[in-house]
Amino acid sequence: MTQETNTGRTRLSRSLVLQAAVALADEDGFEGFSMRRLAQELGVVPMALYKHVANKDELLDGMVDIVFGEIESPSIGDDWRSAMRRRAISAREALKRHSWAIGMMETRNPGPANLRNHNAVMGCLREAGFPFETAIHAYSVQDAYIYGFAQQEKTLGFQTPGDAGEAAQRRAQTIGSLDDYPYLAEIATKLPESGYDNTLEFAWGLDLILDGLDRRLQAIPLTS
Amino acid sequence: MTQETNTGRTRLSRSLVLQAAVALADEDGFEGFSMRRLAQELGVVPMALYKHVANKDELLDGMVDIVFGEIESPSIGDDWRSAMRRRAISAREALKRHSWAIGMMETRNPGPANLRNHNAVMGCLREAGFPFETAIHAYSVQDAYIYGFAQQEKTLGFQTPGDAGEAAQRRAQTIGSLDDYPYLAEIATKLPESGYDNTLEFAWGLDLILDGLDRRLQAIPLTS
DNA sequence: GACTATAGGTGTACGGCGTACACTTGTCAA
DNA sequence: TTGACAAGTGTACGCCGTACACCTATAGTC
Repeated sequence: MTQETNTGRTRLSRSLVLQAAVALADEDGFEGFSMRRLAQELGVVPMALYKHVANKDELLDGMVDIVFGEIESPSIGDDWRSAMRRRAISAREALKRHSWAIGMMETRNPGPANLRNHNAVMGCLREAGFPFETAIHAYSVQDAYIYGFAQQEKTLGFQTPGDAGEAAQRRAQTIGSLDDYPYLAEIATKLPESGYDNTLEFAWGLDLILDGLDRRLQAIPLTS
Repeated sequence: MTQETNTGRTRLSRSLVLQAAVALADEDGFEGFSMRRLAQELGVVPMALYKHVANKDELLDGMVDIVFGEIESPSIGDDWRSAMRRRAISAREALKRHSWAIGMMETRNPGPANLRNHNAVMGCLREAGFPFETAIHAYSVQDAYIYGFAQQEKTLGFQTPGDAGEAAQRRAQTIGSLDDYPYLAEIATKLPESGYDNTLEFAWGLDLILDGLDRRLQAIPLTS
C-alpha cells in the first residue's frame, strides 16, 4: 500500500487541510480562525500547512469552494423556476452551515465548484429561453438577493419569533430609548408575536423575484 | 475662545478621528487600514486614538454610521416607490464611495444614522399602506438586494463594458480554459459587446423588486 | 498671574498574527 | 541499502491591537 504506513498521525494533504479548516471555522467562527490555530488543531507546527497551501488567501479560496460544492447545481433542461428556487434555498442553507463564508462567496478567486455552479445556472436560464442579457440580469438579482439575505440573517442572529423578541429588546437597551424611532419600536413590539421565521422570509423575497423574472420572460417575443 | 489655541497641530476629537479613518479607508482600502496607520496619518502616536474611541471595533461602528449618514432617508408620506428607489440608489452610491464598508453595513452595532434611516424606511412603507408583516418583507428584500449587489459590484470590479471584457479575459486566463463551461464562455465573449453598465444592472433588479412589491401591495384588501 | 485638576498625548511592552528561510526527518523507488 | 524528494520543524521578523504607567498642555479658580 502506498499510504497510511505512518508513524502515528496520518499525513497531511491539501484536501485534509481544507476540510479541517472548514470544520474549525464552522466551530469557532471566522474570528478565532488562524493558521496557527488550524495547525494546532491538526497537531502540527504552523509552517507545515504551507507545504499544502501557498498562503492564507489560497486556503480561504479553497474553503469557499468547498461551500460552493454544497450548493445544488441545476441540470440544464430543468424547469428554470424550480431549479433556481432549489439552488437558492440550498445556497442559503450552505451559508447557514458555514456562516464564516458569508462575505467571501463573491470575493475570493473562483474555484471549480464555483465555476460549475455558475455555468449550470447560466445554462439553465439560457436553455429556458432567457435572452443573453436578460439571463445576466436574472443571475445578478438572484445572487445579490441570496448573498445579501445571508448577511442579514447572520447579523440579526435570530431564527425564531422568541429569539427575535429577545434580539429586539437587546437592541432597544443598547440604544436607550426607541422614543425617537416609532417605526422601529413597532418592530420591537410586534415582531415577537408575528411568528417570524427566517426560512419563510427568505422564500417570500425569493418568490417575489422569481415572479418578476417570469413576467420579464413572458414579455419577450419568442423569436429565438 | 475655548479652542484652537493649540501648540501646532489641532487637537484630536472623536469626529475628527472618525473622518480621518473614513478617508484613510477610502484611499487605502480595508487591507492597509490599521490603528497604527491611522495614527500616523494624524501625526500622532497610536495610543492617542484610544482617548477618543474605545477600540477598533467601536471605531468601525462609527465609520459605518458615517456611511449610513450619506444614504438618503425617505420622508414619511413620500410616494413609497420613488422614495425607496432614491434610497436604494443613494445607498449603492455611498457604498461605491466607501467600498470598505460593504460587508459591514448590517454587521456592526447600529449608530444613530442607521436607526434614523431604517426608521424612515419602515415609516414610509407603513404610511403607504403596507401592513406590518408585508413592510418587514419589503424591507428585507430591498436591503438584501442592495447590499448583495454592492458585494457583487465590488468583486467584479468593472464598470464599463471594456473593463468587463478585460475582467472576463483575466478570469479565463486564471482558469486555463473555459471549454468545460460553455455558458461562462458565452459571458466572456458576449458581455464586452453588450454595453454592460453596473448602474443599469442595479436599476433592472431594483425595479423588478419594486414592481413585485407594488403587486403585493395592490393585492391587499384595503381594510387598513 | 500662580495653582491645580484633568483631558489629551506618549512610551514601553505583551501576546497574537502571517510567513520567509534554513533545517531535519520520513518515505518510496531504484 | 541508498539517496532524492516530499513532509514537517524551529527560529525569527515585522506587523497588528491595546493595557498600563507616565508626562504635559489647558482651563477654571482664586
